[in-house]
Amino acid sequence: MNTYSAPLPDEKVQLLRQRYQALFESDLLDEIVQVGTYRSVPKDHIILDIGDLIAFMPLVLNGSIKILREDEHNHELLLYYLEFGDTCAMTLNCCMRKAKSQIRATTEQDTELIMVPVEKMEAWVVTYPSWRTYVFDSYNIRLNEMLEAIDTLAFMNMEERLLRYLRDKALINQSEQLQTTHQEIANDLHTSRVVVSRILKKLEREHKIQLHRNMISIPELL
Amino acid sequence: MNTYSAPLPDEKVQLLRQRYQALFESDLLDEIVQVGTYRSVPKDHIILDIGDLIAFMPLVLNGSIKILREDEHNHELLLYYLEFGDTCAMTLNCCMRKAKSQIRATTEQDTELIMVPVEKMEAWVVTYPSWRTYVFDSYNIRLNEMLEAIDTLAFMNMEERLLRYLRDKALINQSEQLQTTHQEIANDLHTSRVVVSRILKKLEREHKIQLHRNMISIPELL
DNA sequence: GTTTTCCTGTAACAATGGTTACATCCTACG
DNA sequence: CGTAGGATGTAACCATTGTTACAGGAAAAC
Repeated sequence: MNTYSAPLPDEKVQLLRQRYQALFESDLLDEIVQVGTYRSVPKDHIILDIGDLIAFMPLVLNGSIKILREDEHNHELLLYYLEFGDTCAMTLNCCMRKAKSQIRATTEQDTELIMVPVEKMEAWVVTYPSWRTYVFDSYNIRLNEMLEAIDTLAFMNMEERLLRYLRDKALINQSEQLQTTHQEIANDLHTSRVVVSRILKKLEREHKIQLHRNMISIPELL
Repeated sequence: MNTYSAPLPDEKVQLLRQRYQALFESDLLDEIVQVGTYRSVPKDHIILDIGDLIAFMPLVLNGSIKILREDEHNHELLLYYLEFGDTCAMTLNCCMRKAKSQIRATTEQDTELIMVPVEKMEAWVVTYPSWRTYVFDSYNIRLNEMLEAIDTLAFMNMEERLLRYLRDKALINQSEQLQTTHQEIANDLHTSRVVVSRILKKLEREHKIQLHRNMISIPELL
């Protein structure tokens, strides 16, 4: 699977209609089909990087996306995930004011997107009540997720943050077997590999998780 | 000065028009005058608490407001300030879905507000382009401020956080003499008084600030 | 004026998390 | 099979932040 972008092929139109008919009125779906393009991105690729100008807002069809923040020394921090039904409020952000992206978006899994040109966004807010609701809901959900990220950083210690991370990752990947390394976890949590290994080992001794090479199993946590 | 709420008195209509005529078209200002109520809140009062249901969104005329998050053990964390021209995106949040407030809002200074019933918000987004711009800009500014709060927590140490806090507080109060105690600072930064005193003393030894009882002077920082 | 309360300074110590260093082990690839 | 590179385990140590305790001083209350 390679990164791929094109006008909407018929089978993806079907997929869009099927997944979004509950959210959007059919006139709006028709418009999205008219102006949207299809994009397919394999796991672990960057969709949007810090500093990029944004011309499209994404609607997620399949897969999931990690939204990351980065400091001046290229250390990352996971903010939240996007999945089916979500769009990126930070994208909304940039669209409206032609600003640059403040965040990085990478694929957590193979992911299919519909890209909508940003000019449509504001127009549709006036025209389509369902789009208005969707945009406002997206902002609200994202604000709440940012609040959760802040709670996590301000009020929780590393063990609690790690447990929450494992749970979230299991939910987004719909599996209690997490394919990842200690180093990747350390990057997402903005800490060091040694710290992650130390805490993971403690959790294993407490029978909360099982550790394997490139995989962590968390049956007890869900 | 006591907390006070009433239909818009004439002189406050003048104030509203003067302060917001650059942002809103005059038809919209007329509507705000029709449906808005005036509220005056003295320094250090709670305007909105966690769990409150929200019926109004505030437009700030004068003064400034602190937005705080709280953990399960009543420890606070300052998220950002609101001042003239701002409204509360977390309020927008709650309005739209009749949810409860996730944050606490307290006055940093004596503050005057116009309260707009939340039902108007969505209607005006369709009717008034200037309101639409204002609402989206508010969301975007708030999202960026949440991002900054996250950066601060994830990437900065306590000394840097404290310096930034002092600067922000001086700017919002338009004074390099900050009327506050070490304990209040500790509450806003979610740390302990001893830690704040220790770092403040260090900054004073480095001639970056001067310490007094109930007051900190920061001429060098602005 | 005296008492009480609040604010600040500081020492000593604990706890958490970050760093360095190194050993071991697994797997991919010649 | 043998080696190289990546992943993990662990010890020892350091730095930062949080906690407890207490003393002295200023302001407010009486």
